[in-house]
Amino acid sequence: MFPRFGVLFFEVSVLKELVVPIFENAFERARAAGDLTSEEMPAVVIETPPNEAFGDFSCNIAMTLARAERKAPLMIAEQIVKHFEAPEGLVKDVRIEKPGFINLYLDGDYLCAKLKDILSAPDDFGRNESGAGKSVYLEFVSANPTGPLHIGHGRGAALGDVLGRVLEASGFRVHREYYINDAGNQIETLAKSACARYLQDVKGETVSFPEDGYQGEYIREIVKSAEFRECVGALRDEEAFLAQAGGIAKELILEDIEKSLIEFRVRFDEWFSESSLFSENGNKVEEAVAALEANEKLYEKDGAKWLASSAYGDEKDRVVVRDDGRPTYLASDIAYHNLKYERGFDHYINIWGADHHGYLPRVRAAMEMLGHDTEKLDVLFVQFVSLRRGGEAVQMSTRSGEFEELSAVVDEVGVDAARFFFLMRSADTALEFDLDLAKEQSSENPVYYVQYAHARVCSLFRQAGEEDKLLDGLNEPMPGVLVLAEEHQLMKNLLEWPDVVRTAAERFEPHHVTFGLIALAKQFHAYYNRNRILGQDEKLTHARLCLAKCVQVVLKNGLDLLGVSAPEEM
RNA sequence: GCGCCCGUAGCUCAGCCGGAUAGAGCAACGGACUUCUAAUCCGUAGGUCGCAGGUUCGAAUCCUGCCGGGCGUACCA
Repeated sequence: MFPRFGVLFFEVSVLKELVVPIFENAFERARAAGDLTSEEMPAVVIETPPNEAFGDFSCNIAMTLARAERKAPLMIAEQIVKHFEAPEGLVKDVRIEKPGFINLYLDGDYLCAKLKDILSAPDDFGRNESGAGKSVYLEFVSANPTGPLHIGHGRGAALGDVLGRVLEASGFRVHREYYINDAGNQIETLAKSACARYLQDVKGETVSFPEDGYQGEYIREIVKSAEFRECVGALRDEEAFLAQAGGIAKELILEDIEKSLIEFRVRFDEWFSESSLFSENGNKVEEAVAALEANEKLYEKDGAKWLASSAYGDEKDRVVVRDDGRPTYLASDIAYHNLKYERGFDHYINIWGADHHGYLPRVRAAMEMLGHDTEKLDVLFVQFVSLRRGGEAVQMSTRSGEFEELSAVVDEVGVDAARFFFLMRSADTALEFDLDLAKEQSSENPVYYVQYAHARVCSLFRQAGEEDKLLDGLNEPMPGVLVLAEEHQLMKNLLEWPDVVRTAAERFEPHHVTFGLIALAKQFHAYYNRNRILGQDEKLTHARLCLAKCVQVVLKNGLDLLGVSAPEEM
């Protein structure tokens, strides 16, 4: 039906990308033939129709052209379709539908042959080149080293970690970093808190606890630890004591944080210390302040140095150096981001809790003042997490909340469920984390649902392996056998997997991977229940095993991206 | 007051860089295991997409204004 097309079609990993040039070329030809008069071609948008009856892909180009062409969309559609040429064997049918959609029906045998993309290099399937050659500096978690990670940090950790994996799968080079706020007030507060607990619990003295101190139980444990007592024991001088106590408490807490993260399968390339900004290779904070001063972006008022950020989109100006000469946290952050920019990455992504959103404009303002491209700086704000148990909200108090600790939740529901649940919502939505559901080993639990689909395929192959020849040549799907509508959909969705990964990377939205996996698992479970794979005639069983293999590959790769295990039996 | 996020089925949420009849899971109800794992599947029911305007051939999606919820609004981080 369609003659071989003259222009080379490259092997593209993303199915949709095969389709775009068909429309682009048809548009050009229609224009060359005088059927269309528009100067500029609108961006070709390919979507998946809401209904199978409308085909595999649809394009709205005829409707977007209607105004410029001053013609009815249906007529434009016809003129485009008239000049349609597609790669050999790809398209089975083209139909024009009501308002002006052009719908493509792909050839099942083409899809079947394309499964080779999956089978020939299974580990790489899903990878795409949308970020090839670009680099991302990804900073996440960065919880203050003043206490253990809580569940909100866990969400940020999962989000950042999976975003990193998704970006890497899309060709980006990713640098993962944890910024340690180990300078400033909070360490002093930590020191005072530890000091008070030490005197209370270890020395048995009656002292008052600092008003804004960290009340958590973990401080008591730190203070009792051998490391702490060794480090601090002999000191009499209060100042020296506080300095030592703060330092060792921070170290112990950081060790705990790192341990929790490793247990949670999250790793960093670099742990960047805020205090190193002041001491390594000169004082970077002073340098950044000086640079801003040189640009005349600072002024003095009430003895403090203020950043004139209100002229750069911030609500008001901000203090950078206090009246007593100590820099604020913002000063550190300016220096820190300035250093990031000096490393020359293409994108800088920070993941912050939603409660920090008001902080972004001032950082952005400072970067602009220093001449950096603020377009390259993206901050993802992750909304809060609340816990639910027995159908009721778990009350979380910062004072004595044991439940909200990440490690406690991970211990209770497991790493797989915790990670999966954190990624079942878009970052913008407050997450209600149902502990009972996460623990449940049933179909109601989406983690098990997806993992079970994988285990099912594995079981199928164990069964098939008992017959010698059955597993031979599974990298060569046979055409002409996978003719069911559900097989067509399954093949198409499998082949679209790289597009899911790409979307997640482009939008910085890892949850698309989670939803994609659930959808695929659902599709496979339904297919499996309706159709037998083993024991059919030789060709059919072979083809269906190929298909099952592809399902296995995509589920495995997707779960890998989420950092969730893909069990072979359950 | 101002700023950011959210408001979609009873509940939890997708869809939101405009498209076709608004989806899924759970809960409710009814079915499917001598057959590749029933941790599964099939079916039924369930909706003024917070409200009101505007832009458009076309709006859950974009704009404006309201209402409701969360968060923020430090010389804390």
